Amino acid sequence: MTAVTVVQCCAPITREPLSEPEASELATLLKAVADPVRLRLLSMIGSHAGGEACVCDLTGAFDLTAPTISHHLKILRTAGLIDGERRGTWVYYRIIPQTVNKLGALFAPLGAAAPAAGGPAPDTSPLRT
Amino acid sequence: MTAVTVVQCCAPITREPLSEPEASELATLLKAVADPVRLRLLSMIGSHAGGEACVCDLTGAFDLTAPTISHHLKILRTAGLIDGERRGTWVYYRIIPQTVNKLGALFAPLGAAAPAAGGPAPDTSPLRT
DNA sequence: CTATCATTTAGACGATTGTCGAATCAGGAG
DNA sequence: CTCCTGATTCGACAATCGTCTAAATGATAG
Repeated sequence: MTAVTVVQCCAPITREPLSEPEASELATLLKAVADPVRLRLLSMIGSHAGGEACVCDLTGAFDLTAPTISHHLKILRTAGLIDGERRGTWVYYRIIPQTVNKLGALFAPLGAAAPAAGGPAPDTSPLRT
Repeated sequence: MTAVTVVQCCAPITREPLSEPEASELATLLKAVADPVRLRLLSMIGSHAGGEACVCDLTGAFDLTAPTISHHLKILRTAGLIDGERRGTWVYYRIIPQTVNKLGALFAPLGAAAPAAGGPAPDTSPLRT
């Protein structure tokens, strides 16, 4: 699972018209992040110390039941935005930056140097602890 | 003179946890683009010669009725992603780059310095159809 | 006035979504 | 082994969404 296909999928959206398949694929990815809970989950995981967060830390921040949180995490996982790993009793999630960068490239201004996705990337993980 | 004030709404999503209001506002914006039709509309408008596209050009690219296209355009307009202007018989839409840049900044890699919104754009479009 | 382009409104329909409760799975602790 | 806790899966529910048809409205050209 979590097939990280680093495709050159996304020129900026203002560069050329998207084909139907491209648009459908990107819409699926965007639907995954177009939710307040999932957006917060993503940012909580991505900004957590060590680059990963335990589910037990996430659930407390919401007024939602555990199954609901699991549901949102699964959607993020299926979209290829996060990846989970079980260590002992707890499950830890971490961001898959390639997928997030796809979105960044899609909405990047035309003049941007697009530092990610197959280009002459100067640095992929600026913060690694 | 492109004296543009950069809308500094969003630190990258991996920088710090989003607050609930921030997440809700961004989710609303993301929902507007999380649809294949609207994604294609946005890219068709943004990549069209002159920076704007007539509705009459857009409708032909879809197997949808005119009210449905109008509906999607309205959602994009309400989200602040596009702006429409009537000239004679036809209505022309153009992208509002500040809003698109918000999304670009949200998913930008941490090391990337967001370039000025619409800054290096030399266009001042020659208004062609 | 008539014709055309685009939007709006209203209602309707199936599909998708977000949430919950209950059941289930996966590992420690005793 | 049996319990307990963390996390997921399953089944159901109301709410929202995308699309259509049909009709009405506004704006403009001829």
